[in-house]
Amino acid sequence: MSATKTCTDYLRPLRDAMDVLGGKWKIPVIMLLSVRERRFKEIQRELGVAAKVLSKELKELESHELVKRTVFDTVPLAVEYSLTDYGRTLEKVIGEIRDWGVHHRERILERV
Amino acid sequence: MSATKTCTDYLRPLRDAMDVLGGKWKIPVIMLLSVRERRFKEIQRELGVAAKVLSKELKELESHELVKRTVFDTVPLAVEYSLTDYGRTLEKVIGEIRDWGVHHRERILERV
DNA sequence: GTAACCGGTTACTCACAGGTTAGTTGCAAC
DNA sequence: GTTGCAACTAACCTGTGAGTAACCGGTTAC
Repeated sequence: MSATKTCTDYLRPLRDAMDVLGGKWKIPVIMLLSVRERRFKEIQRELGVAAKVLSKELKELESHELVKRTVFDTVPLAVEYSLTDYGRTLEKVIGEIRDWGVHHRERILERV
Repeated sequence: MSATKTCTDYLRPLRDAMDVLGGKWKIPVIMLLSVRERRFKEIQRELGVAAKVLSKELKELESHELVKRTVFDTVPLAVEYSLTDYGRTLEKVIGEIRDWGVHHRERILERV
């Protein structure tokens, strides 16, 4: 942290990232979609999240161009959510978080 | 994601990590402390966080052994917060988040 | 003697994230 | 003809994370 850069400057990218990833379900959703694309109900069932909340989270992810929403004109209509290429750039970040989580869990369990 | 592992199993480490890092100020605090150790008021001023909230966050970080609280028997007494070695294992994760934030900010600005 | 700094704590307030329940449209199965 | 699913939306409710303000004991500076 140089003298010319304030702490605020330094923390801003962190805030930016947290804004995009904020909310209880965004990271889990991205993780699910990084494995393969999914339909609305599928995500809902897997995560146990309320439809309203999931809908909101998906919209936010879409607005940041991390997730793509595709409507299939089938009967009954299907909607599929998938990660965009830009969304895929988050896989590394989320992978790191998850790796740390694995490490952390091991650490806690071995201290019993 | 194998057939024998449920999605819940897969997401658990992510949840573990998010539990530890949850709260508006934990990541910023760790980031500050990763540069160098700081005193209470110092952190408070730099982040603009309420004393009550900072106090709580620091206690939680301490309980997870990420941060060490050292009291100096000086006059007036000083309290210094620093990252533990375990806390340092988070630097990589937070670095990744920040890098992504930098990248994201650039992406947004170039689209104007 | 009084104002200010450090490292907090306590009490009060409040916005809002997230949850619950019900409803909608459009089709298909029983 | 009504029950059910997909993919939501609308209305309402609630817990709590976080902020504000006041205060504490100890200390030093003015």
